[in-house]
Formats: sequence, structure tokens, C-alpha cells
Amino acid sequence: MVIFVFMLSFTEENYLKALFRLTQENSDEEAGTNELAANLGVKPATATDMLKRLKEKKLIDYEKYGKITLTNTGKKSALKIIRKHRLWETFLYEKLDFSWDEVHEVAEQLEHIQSEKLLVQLDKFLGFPQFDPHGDPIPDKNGKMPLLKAMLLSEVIVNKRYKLVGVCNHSTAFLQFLNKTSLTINNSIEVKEIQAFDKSMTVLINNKNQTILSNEVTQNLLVMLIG
Amino acid sequence: MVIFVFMLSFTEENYLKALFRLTQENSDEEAGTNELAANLGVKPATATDMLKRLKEKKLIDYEKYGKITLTNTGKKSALKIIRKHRLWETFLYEKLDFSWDEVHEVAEQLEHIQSEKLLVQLDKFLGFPQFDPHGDPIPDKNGKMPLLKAMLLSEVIVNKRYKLVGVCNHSTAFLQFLNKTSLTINNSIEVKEIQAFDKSMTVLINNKNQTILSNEVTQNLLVMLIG
DNA sequence: TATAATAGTTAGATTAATCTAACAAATAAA
DNA sequence: TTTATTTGTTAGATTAATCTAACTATTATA
Repeated sequence: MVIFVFMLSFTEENYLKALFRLTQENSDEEAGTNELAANLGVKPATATDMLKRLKEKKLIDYEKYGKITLTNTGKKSALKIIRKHRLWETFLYEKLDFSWDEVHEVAEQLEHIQSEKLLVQLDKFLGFPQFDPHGDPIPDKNGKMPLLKAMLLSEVIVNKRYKLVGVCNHSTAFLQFLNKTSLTINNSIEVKEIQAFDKSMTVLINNKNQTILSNEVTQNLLVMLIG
Repeated sequence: MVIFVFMLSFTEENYLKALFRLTQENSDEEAGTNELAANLGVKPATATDMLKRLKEKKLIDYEKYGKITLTNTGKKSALKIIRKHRLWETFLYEKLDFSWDEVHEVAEQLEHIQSEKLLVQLDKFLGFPQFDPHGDPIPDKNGKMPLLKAMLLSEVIVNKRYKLVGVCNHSTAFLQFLNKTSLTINNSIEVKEIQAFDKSMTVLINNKNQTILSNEVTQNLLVMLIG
């Protein structure tokens, strides 16, 4: 006996998730049709159609030619999908030996599985993690995000030990580069020297590997002071 | 860069799985349109349409008004889906504390996740299980099914110890009944007495709980001799 | 402020998966 | 062997999600 409280299709879920991301980034909490379409890899016409449906279902506020915002219900739904996505990423990384750059694609599929019990038990099985393998916060069952008091590696002080807790750039290229440099989550980083002219840093990773990181890289790494 | 070797839709996968089950049951390895439709909860007309598509894709052999059989490719695809289904059931049961009767519904969704690595790693994580929580065999990566040398509880001898290794009836009602009677997989069963007139059995479960099981029940339980 | 550029919508078509209603073939029964 | 029953198919429609092409609004710029 399945109860349809409010069933969203696979596609509707993806639109909501994209809208959540865009409205967060845009700081004014608004998003536009073209932007949304580009983000999902569909044509603007397609997005317009879907926006009408999402409005019908009271998941977004939206008027013709106007900006799009999520309603509270919409936000809650989006946060639940993000919660599922990040819990699955954690599972794949911690239990199934997936690497940083491999987890996203599979989690994109797993996040649409519908089962309250699965969600609750998976969370428990993983030990109620607060951050996913990229250091992104996992919303709790009420949609509340934990705060990570981290700073950018590009802004830290020389000769103190930090640990890597997250990344700002989630591209496969970047993540694969980090793997090669043994810059994995939780590894320690100590800044030895900063070049004034290009802000590149000489860093010691895990007390063994010394490397030089460009400012492009250090601007995308989140770290926390150890001890 | 995703390579589309031969992508099956969610629905096509479900048709293949149903066809596999039906052709196995029917022993002549054939299935009919109505039977298939009934099994999937769709109208025969819908099934006819899909059968044409599956034939196009060389997954089934089928002529108008004729019987349906799976091709080798079709069988392989079906076995892969069954493998995924049963591995996920095992995961839910063993790792996430799902009960016997809860695993199926969620595994129906999880079996459609597309990722070779996920399949390989899940199998490894679970310790390469050969049987799922209902005692059903899990096909290996080549589609080969392990053999379970078990017998029906209704056919065993009095005063020997057996363990429960599987069920023939997978209905939620039956599984929930077994739960209540503490008849879980791997529990020991000893037949104390058999009533001649109705073949009901007085059994001792796990050396503690004595109960009477009707022939309807004992005919649906698979057991193996211990020691 | 008129116009060019950008952003967004509408209309009409397509594909996958489903339905109903009407029809056709195969099989069983009288 | 004719007829009734069961089984399976076709035609035409529907819904969700997408597209292209043409159109309309809004915004930026000269």
C-alpha cells in the first residue's frame, strides 16, 4: 500500500535541485529560465514548460517573463534530494572505494531512489556524517546545513598546520589533479613559503610531499587549522 | 564521456526481467503476451508494442500471435538485472537492517542504477554472496547461478536438524508471517512430529520455540540438513 | 528614446509508455 | 466442423519530456 503524499518525477527533482543551486549562487535567491536551461542541458522552451508545472505544484514562485524563486516546499524538496545525493556520495567513497571524482555521477542516479527507511538507515550506517567527500555539508533530516568553519588555503598563514576539509571547484579535472598530488580530504597541509609575485605556495602535504600550488589551486581548497 | 554500448530503459529492463521469470516458470521457456502484461500490471496492447521494440533490439524472439522466448543477449541482460536486484536485497538486509519483506520494493528501484564499478564494488563489499536474503541464488558476473542443494521442509524426516535456507513464496504476507514465527534465514528447524491427516508439522525452531506449521507453510520453506 | 541584444514564451512536432475500443487469430468445446 | 472462448493485435488517443522555429518582452546601449 503505497501512499502518494507528493510524488515528484525524476525530471522534476532535477529541476528543483538545479534551481536550488542557482538561487543560492545568485545570492538574490532568484534564477532565470535560460540559466536554468543551460544548467540542465535543455532548451529554454523546455524549461518554460517545466516551470509552469512546478508552479502548479506550488514548488516555485514564477510569473511569465519574471524571475524564479523556490517556495518553502520547493526548498525542502530540493534539500532532501541534496541530502540523499551527499549521503550516497559518502557511501560510495567510504564503503565502496570510489574516488573523489567518481562519486558524483553515480550519486546523480541514487539520489532519486524513493524510500524513507533507506534514507534513515543509510545515514545511521554511515555514522550520521555531516560532510560529504568533497567537504560539502549534508543537510540534516530537517534540511538544516551544518556550518564548516573553514578558510581558503590561499588565505592562510605560513608555518601552521591545516587539514584539507573541502573543495570549491567540483570539476572532474580538478579532483583528478588533486588525487595525483595526494591532496585528499583530511590530509594535512603546511604552507612553507608564498611567492609574492604570483601568490603560488610551497606546501608540505602529510609531512612528506613538498609541492608548489598555484593560486588557482589554493583558491579552491578549503582548510581548517589543526590543534 | 559515456559510451552507449546498449542502453536499456527502465521499462525495457522490467519487461526483460518479467520475461525471464515467466519463461523459467513455464519450463517450455516460452511466455505469452497476456501473461506478460498481467505480470507487469499493464494492458496486453501495451505489451505488444514493447515486444516489437524488444524484438527490434534482438532481445527476444517473437512472431505475431506467437510465443515469446528470450535470445541469449536478452537472457544475459535479464540475469544482470536479477544479479543487481539480489545484491541490493542482500545489502539492505545485511547492512541496513531491512527485514525480509521490506527489501524487495526498494531493490526494484536500485536494480536499475547503471554503473559497472558500483556493481563490482558492492559485490566485493558484501563478500561475494551467493544467495540473497530469501535464499534465492545470485547470478555471478557471467550470469551463472549457484546451485542450492536444498529440499522442501514438507519432505524432510522427523528428528533431524535442518536450517532454513530459502522460501518459495515471496509474498509480503508470507514473509511477515515467518518473521512473527521467528522463522528467519539460517535459523535451525527440527521436525518433532507430523500429523498424518493434514501433514501439519510440530517443529522446534532454534532449539527454543515449538510451533505447528501447516502443509501450506512447510511446502514453501527450503531447508538443508545440518552437520 | 529608439533600437539592438538578450531573455523568455508559444505553437507545433516527436518519442516512449501507456490507455481504450475494436478487431483478428488460435484454441477449446459442443 | 462450426461456434464460443481465449489470446493477441491494430488504430487512435493521452501524458511527460523534449525539440525547433517563430514570436514577444525586457534590458542595455548608442
